[in-house]
Amino acid sequence: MGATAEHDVEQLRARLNDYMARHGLRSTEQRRVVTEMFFASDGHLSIEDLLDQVRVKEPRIGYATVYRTLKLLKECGLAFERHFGDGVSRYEVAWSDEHHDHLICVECEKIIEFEDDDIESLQHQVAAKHGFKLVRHKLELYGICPDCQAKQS
Amino acid sequence: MGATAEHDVEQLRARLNDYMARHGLRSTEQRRVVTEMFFASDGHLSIEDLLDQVRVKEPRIGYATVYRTLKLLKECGLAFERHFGDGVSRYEVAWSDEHHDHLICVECEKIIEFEDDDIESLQHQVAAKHGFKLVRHKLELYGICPDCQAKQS
DNA sequence: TTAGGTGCAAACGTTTTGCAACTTG
DNA sequence: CAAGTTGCAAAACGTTTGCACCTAA
Repeated sequence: MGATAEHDVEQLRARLNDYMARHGLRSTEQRRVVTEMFFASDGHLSIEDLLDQVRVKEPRIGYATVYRTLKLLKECGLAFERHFGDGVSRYEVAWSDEHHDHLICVECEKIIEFEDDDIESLQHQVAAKHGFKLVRHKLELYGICPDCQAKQS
Repeated sequence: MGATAEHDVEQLRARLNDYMARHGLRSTEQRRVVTEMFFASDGHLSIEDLLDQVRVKEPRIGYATVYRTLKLLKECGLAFERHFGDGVSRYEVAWSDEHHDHLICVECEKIIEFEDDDIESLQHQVAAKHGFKLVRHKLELYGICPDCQAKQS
């Protein structure tokens, strides 16, 4: 699931620039490095993961900047924040054509992404039944992956 | 959705006592107050919510005790820990006959519980397709509730 | 009597913030 | 030049832990 090949990074840049222009925010070297690294990532990065990557290219970047940049990306809808059991926030790119969910192995922490249109449409039905206008959803399935099942028996 | 009426609190007490007996743990006044308050609650309580309630009856209880008691309840499967956007852990009673999910209003933070067997069975299908043995799941739908939609227009 | 529990306060790890120096437009 | 941004270190936040005292069994 390499993130770059199929997806339109250019569109993300455009959306970001648009948001920054409308809010009088500036395009700095640091922001560019952080966002580009993030857009090119495979998802589920913690702040530390991203900081490590970013510092290879630009060692002087502080972690407050990474926090602040990801907060910005969250605000303009280009990043999702996720919390899987441990105390760390993880981030992934909000590709506009993607609504995937997660299947997580409780033994080895492996994360698989999936998409299921039938589940999505049922979610909309449930929301509608309660009069809600659905904005987003979060679905996580926790289980034991084939590898770990094999190890157990 | 009052929690007490339909549910079997006695069964929870039994399960807890059994677990404590098997592990050589003791039934203290504090533990009893905290667990009873928790079992009688409506769910989605933070530690602070629960501490506030508990201190009405027993003002000398420290919050470490509440943390420790909820950790115990988690361990014996009587409480679920949940994380909705804010940084706080929330807990709810793990009634043995209940598998509900959450519909959350992004405006007013209202939380509605629902159950949908069709979604559940699709979840099992998805897990099976990837060879996973499903252990549990988490589904949260975020949207705008009828009240807040009315206020907006 | 003794293993386990409690309350306090200090420690912890993650995230946020105040501030002086620095960039961007 | 004004307003936004940065890096640092300190603060804040929710949570966990060490310890001396207490209590259930």
